Amino acid sequence: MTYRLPSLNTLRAFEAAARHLSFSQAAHEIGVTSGAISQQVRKLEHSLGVALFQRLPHGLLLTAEGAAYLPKITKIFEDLTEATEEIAPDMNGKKFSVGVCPRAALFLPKGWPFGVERLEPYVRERVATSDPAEVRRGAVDCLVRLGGGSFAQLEVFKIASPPVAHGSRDPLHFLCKQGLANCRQTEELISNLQTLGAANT
Amino acid sequence: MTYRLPSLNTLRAFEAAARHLSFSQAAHEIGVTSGAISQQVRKLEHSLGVALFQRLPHGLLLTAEGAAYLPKITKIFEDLTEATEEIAPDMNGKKFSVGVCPRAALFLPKGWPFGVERLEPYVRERVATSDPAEVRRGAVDCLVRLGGGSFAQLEVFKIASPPVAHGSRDPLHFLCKQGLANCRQTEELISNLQTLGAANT
DNA sequence: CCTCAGGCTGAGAATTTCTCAGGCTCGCCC
DNA sequence: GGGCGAGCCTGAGAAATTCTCAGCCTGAGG
Repeated sequence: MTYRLPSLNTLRAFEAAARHLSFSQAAHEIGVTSGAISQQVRKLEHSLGVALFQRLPHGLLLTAEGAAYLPKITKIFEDLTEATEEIAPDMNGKKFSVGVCPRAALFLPKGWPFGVERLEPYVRERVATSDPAEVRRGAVDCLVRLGGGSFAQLEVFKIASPPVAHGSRDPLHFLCKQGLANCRQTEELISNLQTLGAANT
Repeated sequence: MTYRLPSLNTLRAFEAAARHLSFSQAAHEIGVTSGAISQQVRKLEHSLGVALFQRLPHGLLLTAEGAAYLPKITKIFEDLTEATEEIAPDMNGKKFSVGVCPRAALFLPKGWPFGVERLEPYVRERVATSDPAEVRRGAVDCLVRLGGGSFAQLEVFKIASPPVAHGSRDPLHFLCKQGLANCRQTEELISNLQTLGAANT
């Protein structure tokens, strides 16, 4: 049972690119540059020995092989998502619902995380709340609030260089369920918060 | 359609480990060390927020989640293999059929590639042939022969430091279909040949 | 009590992947 | 026809991930 598979990460690049028929949109969805997508797709094509896209000066076309491959790969990702959700409910959903405590909102750009281009692909909605229980219940995937501490079942990240200037006593914190701590989504949100914090000093 | 998936490569480690109920056997199948498998599985478990294995001092047990996950992941890999084979016939099969030209065999360990532990997981059979057309036809996946050159549709690797001592005029070469050039199987075979060549001088 | 199998870990090496900057082509618009 | 802009490409170097290696720990079996 030794599988001979293409590199799995290249498939993700292919799937997104084929769905959008655009490397740059795929890059936006996945959160990398279009150069990265370009390289991944090229690598996949080379390892399969088959061209998947026809490159036009202004966009892409799927080749016959690419068109045949896409729905199957999409299906596989859906199956995988489903199988994963069954055993790891913390991984549910595809975009985050982000809770923002109103007091914390004062220190964030208006509407955050909406309006931050890099974050948009990961965000479904923004909810006003400061209650960690909402995260536990799954009402939101993560939460930005003033003040940290330790919460059962939750992962807590303190935001470095928080905006303490405006008279707030507690630094910004980011909470999420443990299973979400390693997602790209989480990482993007946290790193954006760090950046904002640093810029705010 | 932003999927939230576990890192795909960690799934491969999990799938093999769960099938064998052993990190070291999984490592052998995939061609890495058991430490690598251990790290990958740990990473997967952490990102899912769920334990997949129960570590016993002398082996592994699947947890309920792991047991539920395994057949689905296995199925996904099978689907992927199948989908890939349809559009990229060069990727067919799971183990290689290796052609060895009898003259080249003189410079290789008896029975090669059998007997070389690192290669075994990748090899289905060994066939005596020196005809590149056999590779094109798919009768064998790759071919070791004396003498290189350029062959349509085939990728040719010259083996460095070939054993020229024994009165042969042509250095060893390794041929395979283009789609196979990047597989781990191919790379293992080539790198082993290189090693042999180097040792032989 | 000794040895062996098998999993674990941390450090550092090796490899892969990503970003960045600059290039090219084509379609569009004035 | 000249100037833009969108979109893909590439190479070099940076960043991140993954792998190996060496040594540890535990429990089974002789």
